[in-house]
Amino acid sequence: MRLSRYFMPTLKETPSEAQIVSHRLMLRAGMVRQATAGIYSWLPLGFKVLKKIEQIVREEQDRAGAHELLMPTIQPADLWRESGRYDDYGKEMLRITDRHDRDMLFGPTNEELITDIFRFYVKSYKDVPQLLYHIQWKFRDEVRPRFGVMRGREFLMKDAYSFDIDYAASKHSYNKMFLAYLRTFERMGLKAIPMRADTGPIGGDLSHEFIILAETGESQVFCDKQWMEIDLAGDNVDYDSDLDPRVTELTNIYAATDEMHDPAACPVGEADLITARGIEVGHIFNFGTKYSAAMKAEVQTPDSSQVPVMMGSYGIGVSRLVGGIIEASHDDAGIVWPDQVAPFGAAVINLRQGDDKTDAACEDAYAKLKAAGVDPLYDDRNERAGGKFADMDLIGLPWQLIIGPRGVANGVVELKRRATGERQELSLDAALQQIIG
RNA sequence: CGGAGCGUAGCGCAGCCUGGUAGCGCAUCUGCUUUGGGAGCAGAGGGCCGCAAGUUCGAAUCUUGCCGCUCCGACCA
Repeated sequence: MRLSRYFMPTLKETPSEAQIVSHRLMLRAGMVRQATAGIYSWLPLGFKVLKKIEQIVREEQDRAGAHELLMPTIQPADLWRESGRYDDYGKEMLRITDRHDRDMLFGPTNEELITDIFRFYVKSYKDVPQLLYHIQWKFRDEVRPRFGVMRGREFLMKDAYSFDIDYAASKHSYNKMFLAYLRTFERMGLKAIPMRADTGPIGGDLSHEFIILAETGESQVFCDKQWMEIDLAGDNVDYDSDLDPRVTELTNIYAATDEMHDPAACPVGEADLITARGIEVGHIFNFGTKYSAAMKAEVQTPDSSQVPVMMGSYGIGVSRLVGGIIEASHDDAGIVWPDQVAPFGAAVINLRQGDDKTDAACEDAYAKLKAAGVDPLYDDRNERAGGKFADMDLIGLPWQLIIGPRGVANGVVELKRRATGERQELSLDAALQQIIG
């Protein structure tokens, strides 16, 4: 992409409404624009990151054997009356009336809809397990939306739902999601720690929150310092194998949210206990028959009896992750995107737009990066070097290929790694080699 | 939902106390000079001073109501 033709309205100054660093940087980098409290438009740069995160989530869900579908944002109230949540959900649910005076709502989550889909089609134990997910906008009319996309009212969430014949099978589905989540967050360059969590209004007895540690996190969390050293990268899961040993191994390392942490009963000594702030980026629940019983989602067993299916639900805050990743990865100059979610793979910075030789060298580099599939952003604006450096540091692409007349005369370019600030002067080919890896 | 604060140009702000026809920096546009870490000079455009009512000869400024946004706390992907 040529920056001169792109829509990337960066700001030099921070709008006053933004308090936390991710919100400030997202506004300054021109990633989002607030429409009203807790509701955002995603501008091209932000949208690209959102889509990258979404894609990683999708790939890992698919790998775990979940099937993607898409449910609507607007739902009929009747389904929620069946489950009993129409009244329970309270003011957080945005209620709408259509022209025929029918009660509708903007979905805050999708247990009811998915259960309705499941029960309509699935009647036999032979047709479970099922693991279905979608990535769709949700609306929760938060009392106090804040922190930009970290706590918006409208947000993009991946929510998966499992349907199993008995507890053992549903635990296996739970384990799949547990390990899939670790892989998912690891791929985004995040350390997300699964913590024992309260099941809250969704119900059930087995639940973990996946939390990334950040100073601006909303909740207090506690974990064994082992979590800091543990490497989850190597987890190449065979989802059809028995997952319990690995999950047990991990859940035995202490980690709990504030509500679940009892200092008196904590097995970890004070010296080994990390107390920190955390951001919840995922939450998984095994809640048994709460919805299937209420909504009669039953299957027939081999002995011809009818049993409600055991269910679980599994959420990842996709839009929240955009902010979460920035919270976890930034410096004074701006965002430092992990390679996997960066909106562009590399920047080409032309230090002297209009200088024939420099322009030619930049075009050459740009074409080669494009051909290599790097998806480069070429800063071909007629701006001064300082402004270009500042903007590129702000938007935090992993690599900056800096090309100016001085280097061109010597046959070298400068390659800067955003994360470390390390710079090298080398030939274009050598630089391309490093970027392409 | 309890407590607090703020609405003046795209962004950051001053002016308000003590009423007199709206200002600064950045950004934008034009021209010239510049060009390796947010340039200089000269000129220009851009405002129902959140909305409404009131007080007053006169309201950004005082009063009241409303709306919006933000922050702290209790609750949530």
